[in-house]
Amino acid sequence: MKVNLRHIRYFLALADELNFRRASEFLHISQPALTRTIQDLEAGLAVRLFDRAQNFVRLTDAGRVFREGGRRVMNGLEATIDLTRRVSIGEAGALRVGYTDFAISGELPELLKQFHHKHPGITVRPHHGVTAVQLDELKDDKLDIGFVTGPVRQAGFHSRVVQTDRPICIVPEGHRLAARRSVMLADLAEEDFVHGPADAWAHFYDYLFPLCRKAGFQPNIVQEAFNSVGILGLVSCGMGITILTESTYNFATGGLVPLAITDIADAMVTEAIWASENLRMPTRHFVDFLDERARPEAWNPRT
Amino acid sequence: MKVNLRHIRYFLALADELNFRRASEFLHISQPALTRTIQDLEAGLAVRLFDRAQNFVRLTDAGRVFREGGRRVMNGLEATIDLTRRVSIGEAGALRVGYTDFAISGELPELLKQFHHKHPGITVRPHHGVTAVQLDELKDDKLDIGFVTGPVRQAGFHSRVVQTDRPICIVPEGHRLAARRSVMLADLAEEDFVHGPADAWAHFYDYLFPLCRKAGFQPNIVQEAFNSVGILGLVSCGMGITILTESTYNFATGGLVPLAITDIADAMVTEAIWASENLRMPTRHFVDFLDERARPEAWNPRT
DNA sequence: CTTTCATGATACCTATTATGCATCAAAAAC
DNA sequence: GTTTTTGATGCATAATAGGTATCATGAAAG
Repeated sequence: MKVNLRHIRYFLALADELNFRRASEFLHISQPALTRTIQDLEAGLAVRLFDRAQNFVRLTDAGRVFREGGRRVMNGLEATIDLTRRVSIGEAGALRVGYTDFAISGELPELLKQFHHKHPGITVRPHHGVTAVQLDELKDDKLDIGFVTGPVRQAGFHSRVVQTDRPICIVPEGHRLAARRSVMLADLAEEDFVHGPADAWAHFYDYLFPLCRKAGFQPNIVQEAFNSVGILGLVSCGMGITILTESTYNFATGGLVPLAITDIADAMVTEAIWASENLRMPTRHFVDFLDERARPEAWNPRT
Repeated sequence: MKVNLRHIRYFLALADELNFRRASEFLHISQPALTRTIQDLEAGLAVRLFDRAQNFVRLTDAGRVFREGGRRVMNGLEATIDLTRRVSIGEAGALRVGYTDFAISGELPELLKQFHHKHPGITVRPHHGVTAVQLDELKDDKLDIGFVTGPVRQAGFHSRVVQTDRPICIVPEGHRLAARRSVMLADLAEEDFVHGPADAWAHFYDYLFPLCRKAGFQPNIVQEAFNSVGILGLVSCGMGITILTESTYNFATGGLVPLAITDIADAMVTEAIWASENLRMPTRHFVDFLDERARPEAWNPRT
């Protein structure tokens, strides 16, 4: 005879009550059914679990050990079922997120923070990788969501733009260009520039500096600040001008004037991308999260 | 529908094989039975555990979680059943052993060491206590075996003598008394004594010193050694004589002469004692162990 | 392109197992 | 003594698990 969860459930009830009738009522079965189940269990284990008489029922030493173990088994199973259910509806699980340098220095940290707040049961596992590598990993189901520099127009992927980084020029109020709405790159050739942190912003400057060279100049860096807020601060007190991205300008306070740069056509786009088929639940939740997040705030329209 | 160990067993087999027919063969059931059991399980959990097609079967994310949990449950149950069985036959468990100061400074440590060697699964839990307290604890089933100073002649207890401590006088070879077989206490009134460690041997000296007083003297302590071997060493190099117990004399090397003391009638007896009814398995094993130990070595006859 | 083979699912019947009811024997309560 | 309460047992029934035959589908072989 094989031991069953039924045996354990009944045993635990009896071990708590130490009375067949009361335990059987608790279990909503008849007393004889309980008696025989306990007999079956004891026979199956070849172990006497209860000392019983008409007068009293009490656990043997072995019974006490089995009670502890039985409780652990039942609790473990309950926890397992619960976790399994949560994973199946995507309330728990892991989301493997790839990111480029550019993504991680942009919106991604905040995005992941918000996602974690909405789905605290989902563990985000970040993996660094350049765009091409991430696409391969997505195809091989080694990654759920990639944050890559786009736009990617490749079959088998869906994506949402999460960050469009159009460069703008920022000058202090009172600057000679401050009255204009827009400039061309060549207009900035003689200006002093405030520079962002070279390492974290490498992607941006790799993109920007060739454009400047094409416009015929090399930016004259006079100050370097630790982050975008620092850059904007230096600009606002007249140390120079800067070229940053739209999204970075969101952090700006007063005293600054943004100018479009008319001869830079392409924005730098960072998009969340995923393989179209067999979406895992955490991935679905992430996509839904992105869409919900986009809608009310008019953040970025869908691709 | 309720989840059963059967469901888990079948699930784990299928999770290993990822093929219904092979898994069903492994389980010695038909393939349709397995199919339906998995369906029942998935319905019971309201969770899809396998992605399946005619072509392949593979675990879902939730299935992977359930596999881990299911394995834990099965292993836990197996371990529990095993431990329960071992406890029921007394191969595992705990033995609550009481001891007096006198017992612990005598044979008890060696005895427990040998018992542990014979029954490594039984954990010995030592509790210090004087004889009267131990007897109460035995009655209240707070203790399995007591090591008490006997003889106890009380209904409801069984016992075995494990240690008879008859005091003997030990003198160095060449001493004025060395030619004799026995002495009386009064013969030792003028001797220099080597003394044992006062704390550990308190029981012994509480017993001996009144006898000396009755014989008309107070022993003249000239040296104190750390343990019995030390005492015997000091005696053998002529520092004095000593009164020890027979069992302690077993440690003696050469150069020493033991003398019976004719006017001390009562030996100090230490006995293992237990309540006669409802012996727990570890207690039985300990009693058997004592009896086996007594027989071949003619150590101490039964009470 | 058709045939064959292997897969998992379904229908239907049987064997096994669990349960309830009625009842028993023993001890405690009255 | 009688009644009540305890756990155990016998027997019939209901629920569950299992087996056989068969289907539908897709892949491989011809």
